[in-house]
This record gives sequence, structure tokens and C-alpha cells, in this order.
Amino acid sequence: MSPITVSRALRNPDMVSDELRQRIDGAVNKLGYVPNIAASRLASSRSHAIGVIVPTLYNVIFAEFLQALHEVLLPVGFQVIVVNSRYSIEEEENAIRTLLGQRVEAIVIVGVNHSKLARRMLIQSRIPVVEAFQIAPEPIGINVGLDQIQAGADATRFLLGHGYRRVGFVLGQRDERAVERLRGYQLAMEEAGLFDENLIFSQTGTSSIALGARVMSEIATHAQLPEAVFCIDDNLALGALQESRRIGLKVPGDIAILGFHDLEFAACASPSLSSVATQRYEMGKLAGEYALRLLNTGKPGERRTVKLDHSIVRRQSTP
Amino acid sequence: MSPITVSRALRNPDMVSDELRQRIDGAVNKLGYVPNIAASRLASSRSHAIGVIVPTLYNVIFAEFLQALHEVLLPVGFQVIVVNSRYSIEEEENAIRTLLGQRVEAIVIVGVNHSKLARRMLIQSRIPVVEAFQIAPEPIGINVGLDQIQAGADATRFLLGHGYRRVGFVLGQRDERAVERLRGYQLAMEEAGLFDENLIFSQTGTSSIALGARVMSEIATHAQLPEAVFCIDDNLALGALQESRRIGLKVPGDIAILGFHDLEFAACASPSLSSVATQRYEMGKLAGEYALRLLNTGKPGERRTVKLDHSIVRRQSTP
DNA sequence: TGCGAGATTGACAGCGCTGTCATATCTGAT
DNA sequence: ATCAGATATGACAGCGCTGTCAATCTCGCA
Repeated sequence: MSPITVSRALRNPDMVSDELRQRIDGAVNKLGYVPNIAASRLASSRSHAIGVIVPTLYNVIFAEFLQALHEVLLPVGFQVIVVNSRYSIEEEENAIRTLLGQRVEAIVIVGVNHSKLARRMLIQSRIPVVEAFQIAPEPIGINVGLDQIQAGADATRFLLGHGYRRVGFVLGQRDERAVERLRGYQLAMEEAGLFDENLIFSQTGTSSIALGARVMSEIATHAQLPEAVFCIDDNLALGALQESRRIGLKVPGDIAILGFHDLEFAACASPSLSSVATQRYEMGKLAGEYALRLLNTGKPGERRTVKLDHSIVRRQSTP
Repeated sequence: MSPITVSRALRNPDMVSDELRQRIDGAVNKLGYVPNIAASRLASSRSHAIGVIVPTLYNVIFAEFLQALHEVLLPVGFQVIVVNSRYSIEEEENAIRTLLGQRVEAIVIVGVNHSKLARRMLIQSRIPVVEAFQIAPEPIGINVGLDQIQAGADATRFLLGHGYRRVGFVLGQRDERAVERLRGYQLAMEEAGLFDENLIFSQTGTSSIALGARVMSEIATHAQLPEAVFCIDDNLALGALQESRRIGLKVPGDIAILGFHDLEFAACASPSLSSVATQRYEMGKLAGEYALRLLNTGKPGERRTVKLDHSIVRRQSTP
């Protein structure tokens, strides 16, 4: 029984005879043999791995995105290697280097603003690259995202549409996506001739329920309360909502609150939270599918932008 | 300039002359050369990788745990390979196989109940194994965990200590840790002669704020309301809290609510949420440190159990 | 009975790096 | 000028698998 036969029996069980396969399976089990993937990758020059770079694991939207990627890629025999860039440009570069070192066959990356070097590495790698979550002005390859600027503007216009004039914007750290939504907000406010920097409320820190509460408690100290606030995400929004109620502000009577992403809990908050619904799962699914398609068609360089819809879910926290 | 010299220049820059190093760096940058990690692993028979198996990425407690592991392991040159077992025994086996195939140098795994095969694979691998989050009756190697049974019992006794007799237990899916906390609850209730199966409220599904709200809304339909509920985690607790308020139940007047894990938002809920504080970050840090220690001392088989404390944080949702 | 197509199995070399040991080069003290 | 000892570079083989192609076997059919 030669090594090559064992290799075949393990990879394509139906290419060898039943008897042999059973003998091999038995030996494998008894010895606890596990093939060395590094050797396999080296010999076949295929890694059967796809790399994903996300900025954090603390935010459930990325968990949803990853879940979808897993569901698309694992069944067809790809490993998914997740690397966390912690919202840092340098760590993103390192992440890319790590993934290229692993010879991943495609890279899915959250975000569209990369360092010069990162961009060059991605392009030079000649493997399919999928940029996700935003719309890239100059996509490297495939781009599956949400028009964050548009979504920010739409959310703002929705609030303006109720006649509010002092519409605030609440955010935590200014990551790429936050900045784009903020730009959308600014556009809409300027369009209405109502933009005022003092209506932007932020505190440093990862966006979370607790941070939302803190920002709202700060807002409440202002002489003139905004009539409505658009929160960069539902965590901030829920925190803001809870804090509002705690200090006796009626929502939406005294202040209307609009969130973003329409996380599961938005519907069951009290009052329930209006939010901009986005499709993270769908985005992951598409990202995975496009990566696979490029891999199969052998056109790693193909460019294409897929824009996913968003919609405003009106609940009790806004009129 | 021979390949081996390049290899050295890249790995130990100060083993080669300045001039050569610069020449090599230049070429590397120009060509976009990235070493093939598979080849490196094969040649050196070291993967510089540590595997981690978590049941889900949706729960922030595992993100915290992972974060700590990353912070311990990345700076000393280890890659962290995260695999998601989705609360499934079979997927856990696959995860172990995948990691062993990668020749990870140690495995950190959440949970202590593994299939026979999984256990055997872990033991036969002869690499350091760290089981986390619970206390293992028969640890494979290192065990860094929290006494979930004790914690469940303590939480229950805390509520009983306020004179409540009908203390309920709220949970979603019955994963290992949930089951242990439930056992602790049952112990404490039986001890007080108050155990009643009808006080266990559960709905299938990942525990989330939304699920907590659903369970509470079901509880509210019961003729006789429990006086207090211990929720398996803070997500359920917050959902229960919100739903209680929504339907007009006073917390803790009509029903007291106690959560678990003391997530960041517990403090800013309204009323603020009492909870059992646990140390996920510390657990990850210790898990990483022990893995490293075993790797360095070369005693992969060493056994040791490290029990982390928990404490009850009393806030407004309980008296 | 003999032959060829298809099914099984095997030999060989090489994937790209690194451990080991050997060689070349340089330094400064004698 | 010489040489020990450090410093810098190189040659070689092999890590464990798989792609490729060759060899062998099986069996139906002429």
C-alpha cells in the first residue's frame, strides 16, 4: 500500500476499492493519523482556504457576515481563515500579509479604505478580492456593499420628513462606515439648510449600549435638546433609548430615536426602536459566492459592484 | 545571495549584515514576495499556530475571550486559528481534526464535554490542551474555568435570600454551561425545598435580548407569576426586563430579575440589571498563558485546574 | 482463448522552505 | 605577519504530501 494510494483513499474514497478503503480507514483510526495540511498545501499548491478580514468580533454584524461566509464556503471544501484588524490600518496590512503567506485563494475584506501598501499587496496577489460593507469608489475586484452615505442621508431625511429641524447624529468611534454615514447625514442636513456641527454627539469608544447611554446623558445636559437623533447603530440607539427613559424623556415625544442595522433586539425594545435595516447575512453570502465564482471561472481580476438595499423600519421610537 | 540567506534575513534580521538586509528588503518590496507559510511549517515542523474552538461568535463573551487570547499570543509570534463549532458535537470533532491537520501547537477549547472521539484525538495529539469556561471533572490538560454549578446555585440563593420562594429560571438553548447553571439552580431550590419544574422557563433559540422578551411575555401569561427570575445570561435578562416594563410589571417590585456575566450594558439598563459577574477576559488571558507555558516547559500533558471567581453585582433589578 | 477498455495501484519527483553543518570572511591581539 | 575566534554566507537534504504518468489487474466480448 503506497503513500499515494492512502492519499487518494482519504481524498477521493471512491477512487479506490472498498477493501482497501476499509483497511486504510481502520489504520487511520487506530493510529490517529491526521494528514499534514501544510504538506498538502505545499504539494498541491492549493490552500483550499479563503481569508476574511474583519475589524472586530465584538459587533454582531460581523458575526452574521462571517456566519454566512462559513455557510457558503465550508460545504464546498474551503477553510475560512478569519483575521481581526482591530480597526487599524497597520493591523490590516499585517492581516493581509498573514493571509497571503497562507496562500489563501481569495480574500474577503471589510472596508474599502486601505493603505497604499495594503492595496498593492491585494492587487499584486492576483487572487480574487471582495471588499464588503461599503461601496468602493475604486474597487479592487468585487465589491459587495451597502451605500452607507445614501443610507445615512435617507435616515436623516426620514427624520427631517417628520418636520424635525434639530436632528442630531450620535456616534462612537469614527470608523470608515461611521464616517460615511455621517457624511450622508451632513449632506441631508445641509440640503435642508439645517446642518450644525453642534448636533453631532460623539464619545470615543466602541459603539455599545453603554456608550449610547453615556452620550445621551451628555446630550441631556445641553440647553437645547435635539428633537430627534440618528444613532450610528442600534447599540448606541438602545443605550440612548434606555437613558432617555431613565431621565424621564419621552420617546419619541421629547426626543425621537432612529438606529441602524435593525438588530434583533430593535423590535422588542420598549418603545420599540425604529432602525435602518441592512443585510449583513446576504452580504456575506454574496461575498462568498462571488469569491467562489471568480475562483471557478479563473478571472481573479474581474470587477463588479453589488449594491445591497437598505430600508427604514418604522417603529415606536420615531413618529 | 542564496535562498537560505534570504530566509535568515527575513526571520532574524540581525543575523545578516546591514547591506545585505537592505538589499533583500528592497527586493522583497519590489517583488511583493511573501514567504509560503505552508513550506515554512513543513520544513521547520513548527506551525507557530494555536487553535481555539468556540461554540459561536454571536455571543460577546467569546469575543472577549478570543480578544484576550489574541493579546497574549500574537505578540509572541503565534497565530491564533479560530474555529466555530456551532454548539455541535460533530462540528467540534471536525474542528479538532482541522486544527490537528494544521499542526497547531496547542488547542484551547470552550467546554469540557467532548465526544469520545474528540477526547481521544485531543489526548493522542500530545499537544497542550486547555479547556475553558467550565470546571472539568476529568480535565484533559489545563482547565481554566468558572464553577458554573456553584455560580448558578449562588445566584439562586441570592434571590432566595431576599425571601422569594417562587424563583424562576430562564434559559434559551441548553448548552453545556446553561445546563450546569441550571443544575446549580436546581440544587439551591431543592435545598430550600422549593424546586418546581414549572418554574423553569425556556424557549429554544440562541439566547438574545429578543428571546428574553419572548420568554418573559410567555411567563406573564401564567396565572401565578414568579417573584424573581434568574436568567441564564444578561441578554435574556435585558429582554425580560424590557418586556416586563412594557407590559407594566414593576422590576423588582412585581418581579426581580438577575442576569449572568455582567455584560457592559447591565449597568446602564433601566432599572439597572443585577448580574453575576464573570471573568471572560481573564479566562482567555490565563488560557493563553498556560498554553504558552506548557509549550515552553515541554510538558504538554500537565494537568491543572484554575477556578476563576464570580461575584454577584447587586443593582436595581433585584432588591 | 485472447484482446482492449476501464478500473486500480504504484513510482517518481518536486512543492518552497529551514535545520544542520561547512565554508568564507573579518577582527583584533599577539 | 599570524591566528584564534567571531561573524557572515552557503550547500545539502528533507519536511509530508500530491500531480503526473506508467504499470498492473479485471472483465466483457469477439
